[in-house]
Amino acid sequence: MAEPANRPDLAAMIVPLGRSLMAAEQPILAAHGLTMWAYVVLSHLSATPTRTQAALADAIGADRTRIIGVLDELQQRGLIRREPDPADRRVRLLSLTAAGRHLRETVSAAIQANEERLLAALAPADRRALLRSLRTLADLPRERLAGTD
Amino acid sequence: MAEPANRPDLAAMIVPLGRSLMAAEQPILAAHGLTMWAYVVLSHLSATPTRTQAALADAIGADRTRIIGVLDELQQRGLIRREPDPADRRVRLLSLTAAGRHLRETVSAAIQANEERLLAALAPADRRALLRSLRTLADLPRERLAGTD
DNA sequence: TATTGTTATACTCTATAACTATA
DNA sequence: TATAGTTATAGAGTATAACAATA
Repeated sequence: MAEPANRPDLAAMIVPLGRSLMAAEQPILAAHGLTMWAYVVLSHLSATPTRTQAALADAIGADRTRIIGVLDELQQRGLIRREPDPADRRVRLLSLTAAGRHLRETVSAAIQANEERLLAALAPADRRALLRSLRTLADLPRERLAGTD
Repeated sequence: MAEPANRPDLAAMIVPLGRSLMAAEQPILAAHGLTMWAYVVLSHLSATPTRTQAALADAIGADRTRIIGVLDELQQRGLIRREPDPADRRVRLLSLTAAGRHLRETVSAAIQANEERLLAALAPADRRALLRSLRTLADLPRERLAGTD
């Protein structure tokens, strides 16, 4: 049996921290006319070329009906391309434009600069361990997190 | 100038992780007839005696009108006490009953047992560093997180 | 007049259901 | 018939405004 872990729940530390980080991003995003979802979309397309809108929605944890307005605006602003796939005209191939890639890099740099300010509160070794650990946990398959395995 | 930090945004790792952790808590909470907010209230009252409902709401990041229904049910189930302060009859003094304290401990143990399963994916040193770092970041004053200082 | 708690209302976000077009 | 995308609608969650009691 595990000894009684005398610590706050992991979720109780992580969820409010996530909320605060999101709140800290808000002004940066607003300065570039982006909503949080728009930024998430840009980031995901930047990292992972995605074929269908449904796959994109699933990957970023959004409902597929909800990203449509987001994509509409990103396309209208020339930040993404959304072209019918010649091989299957039902699907819209999604990709970043040069402008979209550039904007995403600019915003990401600003966001990470703010985050660096916070990470400065940690000892360098802890900071590295934190990022490494978060990556490990974030990469766990969802079933493992949910405990359904 | 800081070198380009080649990492995902902190928020992009933490927020989905928090969502997953919350989802993992859901069945445990439901098994004990608790909503997330109810559990948050029990946990906070367990750790920090709180005088007014407004202070409680503020501390847990909820709107003060929103916890009323939560408190109603917790009180009705005999998990918390909510007594008018004799010194100022506007305020309701909040405290856990023995039953409330016990339930909170039971649920917390179950939640942390699941979390231990996840933390097992980390090297022991990383695990310690993660918890230490999260605590440090979670304890930062909100203004520092928000970058308004 | 200001504050605690409460209720009623409006708003935002999100998910569900129904539709169009392709396959 | 099944799937990608879309639109319209309904639902949950949240915040705002107005109120009663007390200070």
